[in-house]
Amino acid sequence: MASLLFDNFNKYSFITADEFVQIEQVLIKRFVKKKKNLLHEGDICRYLYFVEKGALRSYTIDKQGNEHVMQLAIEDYWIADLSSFITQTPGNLAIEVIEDCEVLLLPHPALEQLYDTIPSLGTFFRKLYQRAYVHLQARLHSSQSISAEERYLELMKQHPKISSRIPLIYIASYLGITAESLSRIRKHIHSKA
Amino acid sequence: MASLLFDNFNKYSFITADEFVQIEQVLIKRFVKKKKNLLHEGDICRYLYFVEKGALRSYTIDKQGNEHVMQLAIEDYWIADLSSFITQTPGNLAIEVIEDCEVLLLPHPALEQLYDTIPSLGTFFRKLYQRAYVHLQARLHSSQSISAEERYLELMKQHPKISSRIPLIYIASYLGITAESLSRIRKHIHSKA
DNA sequence: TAGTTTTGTTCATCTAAATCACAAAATTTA
DNA sequence: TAAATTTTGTGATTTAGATGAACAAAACTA
Repeated sequence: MASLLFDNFNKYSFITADEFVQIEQVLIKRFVKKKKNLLHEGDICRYLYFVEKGALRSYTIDKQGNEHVMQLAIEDYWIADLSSFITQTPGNLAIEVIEDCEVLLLPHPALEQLYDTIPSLGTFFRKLYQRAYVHLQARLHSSQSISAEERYLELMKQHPKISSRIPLIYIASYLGITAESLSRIRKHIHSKA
Repeated sequence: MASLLFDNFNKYSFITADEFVQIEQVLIKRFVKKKKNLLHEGDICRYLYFVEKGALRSYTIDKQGNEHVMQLAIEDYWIADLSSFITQTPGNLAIEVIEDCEVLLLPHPALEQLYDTIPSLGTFFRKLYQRAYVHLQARLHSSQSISAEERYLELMKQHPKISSRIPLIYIASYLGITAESLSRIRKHIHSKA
C-alpha cells in the first residue's frame, strides 16, 4: 500500500486499506500533456483531481481577457473548481496542465455514494473544503495587508516546491502582480541576500 | 408567521412553519450596542448570527495592528467566523457592532441536532457556506483584476443598502483601500455623474 | 542543428492608491 | 448645548506596481 493518495487521505483523516481499495475502484487515471485543459470556463466540474505527477493551475478570465491564477498544484495536491464541483453547476474556473501530468479523477456521483460506506471520507473532504475556505480568506487578507514581496516570500516559505518549479508568470499571476514585477522582486531579494 | 428569518430560510431552501417553530426554540435573541464585540480574535465562534436589526462587521487584524473588514452585514444577513464555527476551533475574525443591533444566535450544538430532524436545514446551510466561498473567490478575483473605483461601483450596485448605511471607513477597509482613497473615488464619481 | 516559442530580465515611464497633514462635518458625550 | 470625539473631505507628496518595449536565455521542435 505505497500510494501517494493513500498517505494523503491519512494526513487529515483515517482511511483503512480496505476502504482505500473501494475508493480506488472509482478512480480514473489520466495522463495529460502540457498546455491541455482538464476543465474549461463554464464547464461543470465533474471530478476532484488528485495530482500524482506534474503541475497544474486553475484560473479565471476577467472581462479584459486576462487570466488570474487561483490555485497552483503539484504532486500530492488536490485541484478542482470546488464551488462548481459541490453544486454541480457551471463554474468559472479553468484548469490547465503546466507540466505533463498523471492525475486521478474522483467522479462526483461515485464520491457521493462512497460517503455512505466510508464516513471518514466525508470528514476528509469536509476538512479539505474547510482548508480551501480558510486559505482563500488568508489570501484576501494578505493581498490587502502585505506587499507583493512579502506575499512572495510567504509563498516560497510555505510551498517551496511550487515556487521553484512553476514558471514565474504563473506565480506572479497567483500573487496578483505582473511577471516583470515578480522578476524585480526576485532581483531585489537576491541583491540583499 | 411574519418573520425575517423565516423568509430568509425560504429564499434558499424550504422550511415549513412547524420546522421553523423547532428552530425558534433554540435561538437566542440578543440586543447589542454599537462598538460592542460579538466575537473577539482567537475566540471559538459558537453561533451563527442572523441580523434582525442594525449593522455589523467582521474583521481581521494584521501584524501592524491594522484592521481589515472581511464582511459587512445589515438586516437579513448572516454573519459569523464560518471557518471557526464549522471546526469549533479558535478563529482569527472579530465581529463588531456598527449600529445598535438585534441579532438571533443559532448555537452550534443545537444546529447539529436540528440537522437530524430538519434535513432541509442542512441544505440551507450547505448553500450558505457555498455562497460564502464563491463570494470570497469573486472578491479575490476582483481585487486582482479591477480598480478600487470599479469595485466600489460593483458593491454599490449589488448591496446598495450597505453602501448607503455603513460608514465610509468600513467600506474602504472592505474594499482594501484607505478612507481617503474612497473619499476621492466618491468625489470622482459624483463629478462625472 | 537551426529555428521557434516560452520564459526571465531590465529599463524608462506612468498611474492608482498610500501617506501625511489638516480642515470641516457630523456624532457622541458630558 | 457645549465640548470632545469620530468621521469625512482635500491637498501635496511619495511609492508600489503596471505598462510597454527591448532583449537574452532556455526549452522545445522540426
